[in-house]
Amino acid sequence: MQDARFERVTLHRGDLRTRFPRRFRARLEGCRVEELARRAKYLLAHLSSGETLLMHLGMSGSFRVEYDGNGSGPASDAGRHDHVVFAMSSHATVFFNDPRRFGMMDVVPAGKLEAHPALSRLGPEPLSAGFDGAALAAACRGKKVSLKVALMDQRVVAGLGNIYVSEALHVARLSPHRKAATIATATGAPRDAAHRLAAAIKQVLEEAVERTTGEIYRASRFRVYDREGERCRQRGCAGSIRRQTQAGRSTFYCARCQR
DNA sequence: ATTGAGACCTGTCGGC
DNA sequence: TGCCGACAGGTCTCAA
Repeated sequence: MQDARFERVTLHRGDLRTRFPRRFRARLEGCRVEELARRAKYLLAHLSSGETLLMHLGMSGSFRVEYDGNGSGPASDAGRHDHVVFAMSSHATVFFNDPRRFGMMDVVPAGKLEAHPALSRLGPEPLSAGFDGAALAAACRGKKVSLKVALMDQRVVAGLGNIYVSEALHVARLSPHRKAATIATATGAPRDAAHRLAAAIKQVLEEAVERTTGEIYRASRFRVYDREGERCRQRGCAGSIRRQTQAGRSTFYCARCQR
């Protein structure tokens, strides 16, 4: 998609989680994609017009790219749940498929990106240098919610979802039920737990990126996620993985090694 | 302001 | 096989 132009944009329905912005097609067609980027769970395509195409996959969204050798049309017809089709000047056709329609797309004018409601309140990027135990402790200071719920809050740290919150808490050996505020001291200084947790978040995300970009794809082997009843994999721990609901979402953890 | 509950959608899976 | 409820990796809104 990068460096190619949008030649033809086709919408197969008018809404995902939100409605498409007005003049969606017109604002994309003819524009070149200058750069692809990401912020939290949002994908950004910076356009030659100065606007930015903002996209979110929701829970069930995906892109599929098909190539067409002679440029005479889309590689195939849009299938079920292919809500948006981008025909690119590179002869690639990009299909946005989203059965559940929890995804979203918007086009944001130049200079308005940081102020966009989806982005304006996001916390730090977990893989950035600015995110560390001190930053995490500061964000959790005074929070009465559990650590699990705090890490799901995109204002605390941006881009963690239900799976990697459970994974990170397991690596850090911290209970998901523990109050978020307990990883900071009364003065706000980080405790050891805050450093461990920040490092664990970076570790599980880096591993996840490696798994998905690398050639070696093993059937998803999470430490705790979706492993209810199975053995804990922490070295020397004889516990088994439990599942509990927190704020309406499943949390997986080992009650033995996570405190 | 913070927090928990419910809503938004459709698909899949396990149990009967 | 068919039906039904539970559940799914996210975010928003609303009420307490």
